[in-house]
Amino acid sequence: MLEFAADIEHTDRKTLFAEVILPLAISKNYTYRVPYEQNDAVAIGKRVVVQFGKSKLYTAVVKALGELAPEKYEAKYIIEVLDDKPVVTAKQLEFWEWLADYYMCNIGEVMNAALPAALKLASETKIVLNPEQVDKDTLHDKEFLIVEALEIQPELTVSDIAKLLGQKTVMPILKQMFEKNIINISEEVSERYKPRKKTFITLNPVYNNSENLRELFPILEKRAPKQADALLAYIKLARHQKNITKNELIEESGAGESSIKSLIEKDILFAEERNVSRLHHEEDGEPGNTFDLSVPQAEVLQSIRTQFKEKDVTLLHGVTSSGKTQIYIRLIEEMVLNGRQVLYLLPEIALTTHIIERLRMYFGADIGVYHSRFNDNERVEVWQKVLSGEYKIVLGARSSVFLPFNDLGLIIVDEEHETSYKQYDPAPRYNARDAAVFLANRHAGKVLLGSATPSFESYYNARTHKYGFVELAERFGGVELPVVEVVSIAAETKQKTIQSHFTGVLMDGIKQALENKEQVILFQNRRGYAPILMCKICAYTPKCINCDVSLTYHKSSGKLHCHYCGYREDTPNICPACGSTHLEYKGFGTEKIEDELSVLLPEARIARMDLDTTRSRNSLQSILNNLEEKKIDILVGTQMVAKGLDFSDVTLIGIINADSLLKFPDYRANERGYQLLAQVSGRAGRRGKQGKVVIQTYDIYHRVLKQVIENNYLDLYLTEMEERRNFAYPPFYRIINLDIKHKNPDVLSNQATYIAARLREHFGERVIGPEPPLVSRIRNYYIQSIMLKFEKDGISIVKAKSVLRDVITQFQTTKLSTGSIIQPDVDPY
DNA sequence: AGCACGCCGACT
DNA sequence: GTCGGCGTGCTC
Repeated sequence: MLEFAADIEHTDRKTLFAEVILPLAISKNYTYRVPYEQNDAVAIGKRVVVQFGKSKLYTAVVKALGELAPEKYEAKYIIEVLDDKPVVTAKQLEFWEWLADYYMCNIGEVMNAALPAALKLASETKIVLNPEQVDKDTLHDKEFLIVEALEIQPELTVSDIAKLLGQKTVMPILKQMFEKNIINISEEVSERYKPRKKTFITLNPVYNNSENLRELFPILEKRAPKQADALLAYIKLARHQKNITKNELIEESGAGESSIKSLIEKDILFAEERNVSRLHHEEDGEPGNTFDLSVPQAEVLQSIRTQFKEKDVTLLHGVTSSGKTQIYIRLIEEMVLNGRQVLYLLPEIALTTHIIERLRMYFGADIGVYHSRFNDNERVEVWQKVLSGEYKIVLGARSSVFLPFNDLGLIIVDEEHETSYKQYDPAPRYNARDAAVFLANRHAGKVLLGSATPSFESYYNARTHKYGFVELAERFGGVELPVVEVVSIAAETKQKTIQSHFTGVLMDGIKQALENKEQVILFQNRRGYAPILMCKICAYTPKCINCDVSLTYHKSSGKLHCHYCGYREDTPNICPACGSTHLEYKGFGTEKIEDELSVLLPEARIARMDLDTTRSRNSLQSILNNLEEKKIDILVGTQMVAKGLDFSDVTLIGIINADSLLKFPDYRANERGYQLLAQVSGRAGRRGKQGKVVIQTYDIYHRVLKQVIENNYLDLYLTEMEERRNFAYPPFYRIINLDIKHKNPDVLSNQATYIAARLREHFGERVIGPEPPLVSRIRNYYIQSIMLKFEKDGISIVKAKSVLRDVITQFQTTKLSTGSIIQPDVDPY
């Protein structure tokens, strides 16, 4: 009735309808009606609270506004407009749409990945006890349990109750209890972002007159000496700093909170609560530190500028330690002077305090940092500062492509080949590098891709002149490239010069380095102690109950770990299959290398760097600090040592077994193997001391090893390209991967075959799979892959995607489809 | 993603 | 008989 009345009163006013994006994996957008009084408040890009479904409330983003009422249904009202100003820009909405289309997911999923969680409040169903006392005797067992739990903890969620009762469907019970007035069910939304507040203290301006102050002191000293102390402390602090917080004052004066409170009550001091930033800010930092580029660097910089005149994307191929960062800094400087924004993308692991400090030295507080170790509130603050234009420069990982830039002049993608730019599991399965190319284009900005070992896609694009190309072949400051030596494990085993996993050559190198007080890095591409535990009698090996992969023994925990899902179990003493006690560890990981090395070299200070030792927030940083401060002689690590060290001063690098690096089960094995070897090797050497790399292998004549020794990336590229052309792989071919998931392997197999058959109707031989050996089990789901290949000049990827979309839609409405999830994944083109 | 509804097998 | 699991469809 009220609504009706409102209608009549405002007939002269427009009725607005808003199309909104909901943060859910649903394929449509929904339209809500704007209450009249909010007509001026709604705008595209603002967040609104809407009810979706029976009771849930969600934060949605307004995508479009219109006056046309939907014909087929009655639109619900928008409950609330959350923002004064849009938090999402028009350019971002365009970007979201492109991502959803390109990576074949829903725009809601993109929104989910893009917005920091604190901006996406959703209601939670809270179960609370009805205040009226209930007669417990009338309750069923389950109802009794719930009531008891609520007496201890007044608020429970639906999933809490499901856990409590040990059953999956609890809604019917809760509904019944609600009808019997035992409980209340409420939907609560709360803003999750809370500004951080601090109390600042200022002196009543009356006392800025020193005479007044002088009069005040004797009175205070006599009656309240503590307060006099506090006041003195304030005056002392005020000499050096503008803003004084209450806590600082308490600390400085040694007076308690009560004395300060009294001073405030006497109007001698004023207290004021202000919002403060959680983000790092240097108090009056000294930006603008200068440096000079070397001649080759300056030439490269000039050449990048020239390329940018014609090309939107330029690839910088620069060997490790060639000083790419300094070139980036110059380019960033120029862009900021033009008043435009810059995004500097780095793989997560490379975002250490070292690189952040280095950039802050040049750019002061204008630089924002955005990565996954930030909590939600910190992310929202970065988001807002990018939106307001306060941050001209953002240094961030993959997800920072989602920040609300206004005018992005340049995106730098450092270590462009890194696979961590690609998000795999939840949709959108995007590659930040490729997304950056689109994003920059929309802002009429440029992209600089930088790498010592570019991905073949980018290299191909550069060689075919789609991208600009600049090379920097010299290391900065006259540092020589390291000497690489390949050592045969087989030969040394025969000669018995090998000790556990260390060849004589490597061992001599290590001892020499220790004698010279130099540091060593040993690289082993596997964490844990041993990847396989096997019964010598019956060959039984413990496997993960979820994933069907062999469990890795970890000595530090004494347990068997699954490296896919994190499942752990106790290490058996006797074989669970045959009861024998002859269990054997097969293979070796970083833990074992560290262990054996400490026996062979008891006096050396050995540390380990892998996922297990860097899990907590600061442990990576502390390992890096110890390395820099020379508290570590030998660092044993996984890929991380190749990627996380930006400044090391190490003279010897040992690769324990190169074979495992060159035998990835996919067509990019050689590319990845080379990249990793080159990256690890690149850490060796410093000014005035040539580094050395020892590669241990069974396969000393492997083509890639030769290419690594000769530092000949072009040769690797050309030979690999030839193979890819023959086997129809990218970049000559485009690929869409389709993963099908199901709990039941037989159903999965049927469905995969069915889908492949449907796809073959359209694409014939271009459809590969489902490949039976590819059935893998992760987190209780079986997965099977189907690959779609397209000749570069054959069917366009747009057509391919539209057909795929059809097949998927059809498949999802077919009876066959029970429970399966389809994940299309588009190769980077 | 939730949530409701309906069907079907495994128990009091 | 009914409880709870699972599949299916819908949400502006």
